[in-house]
Amino acid sequence: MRPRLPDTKLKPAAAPPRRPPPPPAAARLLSTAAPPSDPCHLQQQQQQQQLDLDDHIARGDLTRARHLFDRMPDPDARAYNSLIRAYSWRGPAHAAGALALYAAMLRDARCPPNKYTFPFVLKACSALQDLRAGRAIHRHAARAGLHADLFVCTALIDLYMKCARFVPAAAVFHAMPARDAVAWNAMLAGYALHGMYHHALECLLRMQEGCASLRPNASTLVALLPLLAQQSALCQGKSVHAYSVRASLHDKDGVLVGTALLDMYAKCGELLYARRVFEAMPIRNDVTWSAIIGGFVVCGRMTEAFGLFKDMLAQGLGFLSPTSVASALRACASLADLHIGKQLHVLLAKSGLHSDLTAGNSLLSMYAKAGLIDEATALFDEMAAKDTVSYSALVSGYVQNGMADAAFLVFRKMQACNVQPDVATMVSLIPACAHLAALQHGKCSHGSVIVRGMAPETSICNALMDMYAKCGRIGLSRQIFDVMPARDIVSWNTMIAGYGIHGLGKEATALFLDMNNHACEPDGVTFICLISACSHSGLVTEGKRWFHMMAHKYGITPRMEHYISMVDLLARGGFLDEAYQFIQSMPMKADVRVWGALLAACRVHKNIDLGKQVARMIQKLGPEGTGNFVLLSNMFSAAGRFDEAAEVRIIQKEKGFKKSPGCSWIEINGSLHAFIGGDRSHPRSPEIYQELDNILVDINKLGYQADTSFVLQDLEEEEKEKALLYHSEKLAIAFGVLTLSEDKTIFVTKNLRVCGDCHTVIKYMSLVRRRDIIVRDANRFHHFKNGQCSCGDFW
DNA sequence: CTAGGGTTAG
Repeated sequence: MRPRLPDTKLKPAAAPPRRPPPPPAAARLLSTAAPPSDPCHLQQQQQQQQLDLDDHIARGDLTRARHLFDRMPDPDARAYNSLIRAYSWRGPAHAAGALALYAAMLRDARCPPNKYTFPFVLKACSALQDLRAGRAIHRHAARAGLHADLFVCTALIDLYMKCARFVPAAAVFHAMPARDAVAWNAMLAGYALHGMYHHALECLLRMQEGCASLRPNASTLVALLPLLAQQSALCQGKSVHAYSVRASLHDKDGVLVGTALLDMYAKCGELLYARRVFEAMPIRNDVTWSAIIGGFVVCGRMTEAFGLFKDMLAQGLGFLSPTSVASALRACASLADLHIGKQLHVLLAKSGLHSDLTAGNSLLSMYAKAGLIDEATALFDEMAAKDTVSYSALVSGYVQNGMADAAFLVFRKMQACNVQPDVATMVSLIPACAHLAALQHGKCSHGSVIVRGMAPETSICNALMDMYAKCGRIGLSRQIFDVMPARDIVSWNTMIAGYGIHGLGKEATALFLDMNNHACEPDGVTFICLISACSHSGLVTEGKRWFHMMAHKYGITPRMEHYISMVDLLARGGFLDEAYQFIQSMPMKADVRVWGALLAACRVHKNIDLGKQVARMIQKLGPEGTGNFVLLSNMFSAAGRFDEAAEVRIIQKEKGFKKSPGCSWIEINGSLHAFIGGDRSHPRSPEIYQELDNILVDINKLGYQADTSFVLQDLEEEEKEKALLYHSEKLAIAFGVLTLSEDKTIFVTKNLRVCGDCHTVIKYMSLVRRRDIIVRDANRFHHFKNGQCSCGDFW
């Protein structure tokens, strides 16, 4: 019986033309003078062809090699093996060719595969992660009496390991009559590939035990070091370094070991050592440069990373690779340095690397993070090849730029194009649901994540917790938090922040204390979440206490963001002067955002005098961003200085800052209904406005009076009341009152902060219409019930 | 040996 042909995932290449291969007459005439029937001559010719074949392969010219091979009248096993070997080393694209050639070899009864064939076809299977083909080849090898061959077994271990079949790999390994360092390395590298630190370490120790003790070689270290880097196992990394020096391993494979070492140091945060290893390397390649540049970027040392990138370019373009550009682009993205980013774009185009997928994805992400979402979209459309990463980058780009609805469209397009979403895609998409407070979409995404088996992933759980919290289901957030298999610092921070926006300061504090019991160290973000949770609950004294604890007990130096939270805490709590004093005492110059927090509170507490002072500060610093223009203009309006208010708005317009219109939306049966102030585009507008008018009549009876200080424009008093009455949040709530049955909570989301008048009106609405109303604004949750709001006066 | 997309804060 003929052996079964191995399966290949890719379409096998056509088998080379076999006997009788009528050699083209012209070719024969050119290549030979003697008659072809001379056996001696044939042998010579074959030898020459084999030499030529090896020569092409040595020069890496596989096309020529294949061409020559196809013309060989009578290829022997050696010729097959040479080409199979060459294919098997060239990555997945050529691995399919190797398997096809092997299949042809099986059909060619005159030269059966031998012990030089099997290891290389197995290597090709490993590149393709084709277990079925691998098992078939294993059977062929066993039939050829090679089941215990060192090379066959090692290749088989490599294949099983790559496919995460640890038990069969170990079985082959233990059945081997003898094991050399390469076999041990295959086991160790397999464990390292899957991040199995303890298994890999045990391999390392065991190989050095017993009478057949083997010393780790350069390959061992090169497999081991990335694992140590991932674990931030600096001490072990250092001993590996020492060992490599003692064993003179740095001489033979200086580039590989050196690069792995410097990468390990960089990932452990030891840039000084990384740099020293780098400087000491006599030979560097493109990977070395990528590793050192990437190391500085990962540690946040962007300027030095750019410096290294320039050093690299100073040596010519020989070391330039998509990888190093990707790291540099990441630095641009995090610094929002569009200038350098564009230069890198040009550099990529000039060096012909712009069609590289990695480089394209980095560019796309850089533009999206810089806020140039149109550029990013254009780039995406132009990309010849797109993968999961490209789609995910665009999804998160839209979310980051506040276009959550567009993110869903990209996601749908991705599915239509049969590109499979992975963990990162879903982690990008779920915040879109959170942003829209689209609970139905969120639940759908949750379901999809469960179906795809991603539900236990920490980052997925974190995103889901945040989504449920922002959709008003803090209980569901806590459920996920309680059952998730592993929690990281983001999980704790997300949960604390979730309690914060719900005004549950006590719960946030309790969770923070619990964190210490779980041996989880709080970070800078934890305290921002905690202090803002206190701020939303009016726990001013506690917030102040945490701020001091942060520096003195936890050794975290306050950043600008912490000062913003503190000013918000003090000012929102009514301690405006103390907040002002606090800003004065800051060790650094206060940011516009710090003053903005104070200004917002001045507005809430209607402290015009201080507000004017703060407004002057903000004007001096330059308002930077729409929010402060709006606050500034509001301040002047509230003080009755409408000319100045108008002036601010004109400057805002001139500078190109668009105020995003106040927009509120409500999800009914999975569809979102959005409203802007005075909006009459909704089909049920007449009913909605009628309902609002009715409500106004009812609440006026209860003593409500419009607080027209929240109207920005210079209007007649009655007009002002109208402008207030039709604020977007009121429209959305009225629509909710009309469409939802009385037992349902009305959940409305607003992109800006709820104004003071709306806050009062909604309290009354909850009373006269006997409804539970939740409004999520840009800041927090407001739960209105029986004429009260959960936030009391702290909104 | 390196590298692209992702979750928390105001």
